[in-house]
Amino acid sequence: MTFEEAKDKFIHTWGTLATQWGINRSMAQLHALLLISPEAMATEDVMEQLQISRGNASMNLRDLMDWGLIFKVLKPGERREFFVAEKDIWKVARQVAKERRRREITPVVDVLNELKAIPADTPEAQEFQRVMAELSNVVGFADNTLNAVIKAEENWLMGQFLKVFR
Amino acid sequence: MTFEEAKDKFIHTWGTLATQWGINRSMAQLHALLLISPEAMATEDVMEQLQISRGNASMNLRDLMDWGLIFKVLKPGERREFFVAEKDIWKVARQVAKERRRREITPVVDVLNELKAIPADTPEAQEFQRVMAELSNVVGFADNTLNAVIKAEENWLMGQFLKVFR
DNA sequence: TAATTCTTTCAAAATATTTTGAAAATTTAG
DNA sequence: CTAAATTTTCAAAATATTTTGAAAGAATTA
Repeated sequence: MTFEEAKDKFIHTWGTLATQWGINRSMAQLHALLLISPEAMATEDVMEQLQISRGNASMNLRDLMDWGLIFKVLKPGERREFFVAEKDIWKVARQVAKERRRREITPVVDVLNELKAIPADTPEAQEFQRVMAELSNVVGFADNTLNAVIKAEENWLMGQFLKVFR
Repeated sequence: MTFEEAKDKFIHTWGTLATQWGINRSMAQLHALLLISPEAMATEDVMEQLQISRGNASMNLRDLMDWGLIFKVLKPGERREFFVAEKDIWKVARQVAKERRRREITPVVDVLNELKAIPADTPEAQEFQRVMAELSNVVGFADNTLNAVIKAEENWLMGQFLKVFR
């Protein structure tokens, strides 16, 4: 496999994968492209490489910035804006974990807490309460796991954890 | 909030949430409904409660069975098929982790291994290799974490892990 | 076996999401 | 300030996904 083929395959794979995760293809492909690019890229560049429209590029580049996965950089003497990806993949993982926690876990926790509080006066309501309580535990676990990733500035403990389950 | 309201809110919330995860609303709502139902339900029942078509119910019930999240049960003297959800939520989490691992992680690992092998003869190719290698690590971590959930028949070690990061 | 009940399938319709592209807005240079 | 370059916005178009419903298929009963 040549380098160009590998590059295409990576970008394509990343894009396909992302859709399973509720992230759109363009955004994932933009991220993949910038991730493996040693140079900052201008909007025109990414438009051409991925064959997407200006509007699409603009919107998704902004979303990637909101996620903290890419940054604008200015080149001296250049008027256009360039973009680089965060290259430390652990930082990327941390960033994604943080965002998903904020967007997905926190709201669920709030709803579950609200729902746990209803009176358990029928068998149905009791079952409901039981499920809500158990779900809280599971969600709590997910939350802790994400936090572990987020907080793991040092890899030591993570390493230990991994060893145990290897 | 009355029990009926709570029930609706739960089913609705679960459905909304699921779409962010690439699971369709009907499937999530069916799961939510069966999860909190103390009784096995027939197709007609879920169709009526969720206001969905027979075809939709049939397909998504099957998908839920494929995921190992619900089961068919036969009631004596009844000709129709009834459905119950797996009620042990940790088992549910385990099952979901297992499926996601199979469907999402394994294919990525394969592609990354393939891509790691290309020759690093240019700066671009070197950067590419570096990213592939780091991604392998992150994916490996995700894989291990999922495995930890899957294998944790006992909660002890999990508890230890959580304590450390609390 | 035939009739009845229930389940599955799948093409078409409905819905939701993503992408485009041109106009508007913004920024920079002269 | 004006003009040119660049970026953003957003309604419409394209695409993808989900849902429907009726027909076909299976299973059960008489």
